[in-house]
Amino acid sequence: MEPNRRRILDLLRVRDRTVGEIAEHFSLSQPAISKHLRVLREAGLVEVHKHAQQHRYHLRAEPLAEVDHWLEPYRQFWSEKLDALEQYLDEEE
Amino acid sequence: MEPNRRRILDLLRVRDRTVGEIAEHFSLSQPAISKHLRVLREAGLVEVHKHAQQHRYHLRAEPLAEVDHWLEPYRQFWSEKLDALEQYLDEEE
DNA sequence: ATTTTATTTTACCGTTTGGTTATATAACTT
DNA sequence: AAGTTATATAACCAAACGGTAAAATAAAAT
Repeated sequence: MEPNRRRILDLLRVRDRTVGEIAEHFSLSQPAISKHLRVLREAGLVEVHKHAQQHRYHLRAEPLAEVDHWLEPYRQFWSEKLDALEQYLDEEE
Repeated sequence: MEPNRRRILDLLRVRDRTVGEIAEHFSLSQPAISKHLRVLREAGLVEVHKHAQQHRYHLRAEPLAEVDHWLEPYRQFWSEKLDALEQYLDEEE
């Protein structure tokens, strides 16, 4: 995923935020942030609640579960390496 | 990640494969596969071992651990939902 | 030596991406 | 009503992307 978008999600993980609050954390223009938020919205990763002019964005992490599931069978690959290391260290002593 | 690339990794998870073997599973041209393999190679996700003309590709899943770690703090978001569902179901009986 | 097989690289092309500035929209403030 | 504030959309652009077909490379087979 695009790194700026990942950072936006990281911010929303802490708490809901308005567009302006998000934009403060970047050196991008506000419209650039709005564009990223649109992409995230269309991916179902955030939702908006409008209070007057302020649009407050909220994290909806569920779609990430898909990535998590894809990753699932790969996890053994790096845990195998760790196991091998552990075993090696055990044999060392 | 690009879906074809994800599929290539899925194939390599099962066993090492040559370029031709991989290409069989796609309706893309063989050079297209080579290009994807190059991207994966540069990302450290695969490595090649050359036996004569055959280039055999091998999965190196470690860089995926980075994604896995990024995902880590998000997991609670969907497990929270599951917990809420469980609780609801418990109260039902 | 020539041809065949396996793969990569190059040159090209249309589409998508991530950014910008300028403009539009909408609600609050004065 | 006029101005300000918050956000979104439009128009534009260069770079990256994902594909192709054609050419280059390299080893094996004949």
